[in-house]
Amino acid sequence: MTVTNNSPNERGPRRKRMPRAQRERQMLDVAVQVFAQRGYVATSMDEIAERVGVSKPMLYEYFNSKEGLLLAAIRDARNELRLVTEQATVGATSGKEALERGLLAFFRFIDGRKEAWSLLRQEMAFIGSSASEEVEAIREQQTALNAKLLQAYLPIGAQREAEAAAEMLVGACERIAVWCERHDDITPELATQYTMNLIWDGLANRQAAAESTQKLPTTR
Amino acid sequence: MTVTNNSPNERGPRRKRMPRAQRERQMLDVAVQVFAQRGYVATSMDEIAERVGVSKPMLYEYFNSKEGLLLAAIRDARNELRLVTEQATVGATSGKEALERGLLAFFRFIDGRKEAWSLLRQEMAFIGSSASEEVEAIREQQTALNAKLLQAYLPIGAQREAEAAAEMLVGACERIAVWCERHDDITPELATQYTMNLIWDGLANRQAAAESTQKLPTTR
DNA sequence: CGCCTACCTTACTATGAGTAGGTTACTTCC
DNA sequence: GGAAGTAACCTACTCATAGTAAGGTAGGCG
Repeated sequence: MTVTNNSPNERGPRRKRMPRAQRERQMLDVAVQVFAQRGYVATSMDEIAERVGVSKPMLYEYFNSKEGLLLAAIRDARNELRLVTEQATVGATSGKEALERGLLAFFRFIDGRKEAWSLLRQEMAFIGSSASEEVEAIREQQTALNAKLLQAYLPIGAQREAEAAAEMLVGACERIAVWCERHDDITPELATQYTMNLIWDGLANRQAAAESTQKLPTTR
Repeated sequence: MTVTNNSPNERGPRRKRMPRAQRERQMLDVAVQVFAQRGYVATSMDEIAERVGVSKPMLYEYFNSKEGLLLAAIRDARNELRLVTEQATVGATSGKEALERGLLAFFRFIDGRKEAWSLLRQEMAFIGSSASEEVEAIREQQTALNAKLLQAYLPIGAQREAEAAAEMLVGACERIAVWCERHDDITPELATQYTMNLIWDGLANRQAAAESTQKLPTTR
């Protein structure tokens, strides 16, 4: 199936050599696929090596361990996600709009890049390992961004609370994203709306505002 | 250290036999400890067996697989958590109070039963496995409960949104709980307050409540 | 050309999940 | 008491896979 990279049907094990960076990219791409599909535990390094068209020690040469490979893949995917959401917020004319756009970008990413998302969910595999701090550090880039945005809406000096709110926001999004997978009638737009309803308006005000609001169904 | 269960210092490998239910309990207790401490991946069935004071095939006899054991342990811990939070809400005189009490109970659980909490976080180990649906089913018991509570605060017939809100609530709590671990100055009470501030009041109103410094109010 | 370096391999070890098949203690019923 | 049955338990394996040691090969550069 996967025509790795060799001279296609020619006999002989004539692997093409390639520069480190390129190989690394290749390995990461395959790793994302396999980890996402099978899950961390059920994934074998042998399989990844084979699909890349290279031998196992190469993987270890480049990533040190199975965890290292997963970590690199996660870092990669998270960077991409962060970039996408960050980009989405530029040009917003209000904090609310920035939040809304960020959320929409997030849910669209989830919806469109199922593979990357599935990979990101595997970060819990690191619990109890030395790399778990590293994972949290990667996450923090995202939450720090959000905290800055949210800070404007909290009492001055409520640094801590802004951080907490950012964490909650991220947690809420991740959880609802999982939930969306089981309800395919929920579009990114709808997910965004639900999230805004809760996070922005708050439960106390939802009931009051209940009668009048009913916007953007935007089905596909 | 762990004086497993045998005749304490007596010589000989004279293991005491015990009824299935009792052994099972024992195994689960040890499993919780070890999984929580080492993480799923780094935990070996051999170690658990040894700490229980029993041979490996017994574990498989009772739980079928490593995943099965983790699943049973998680189910156990989640039941306990659900019980605790559920109990906390009885006697509340308003939905708001119920929510508040539930949150506090949750954060106290997290704070007091670190082991169980660490275990619960491992559920992502199931991604890509056949048991992942089972895990979601267990979670659903919790969210269904919350959805019912939240429904009162949403437009009539907004079933879906109530579910979504419940998921978000749970996600937010779980994430902030992780965050709390890295900030030990955050008490359960404070965590509860932060959560209520965001979920109940909503960002829009937090801003109003605090003399905002930043730009545009964006109200309707 | 011949050597050097970076890419790559074959062929191992070690560990840990899961199992086959037998053994021992406790209960039951005569 | 003792035979018979059963539930708890064990030893001793197989097999997959994470990780490693030690060496081979392409291609650039003096």
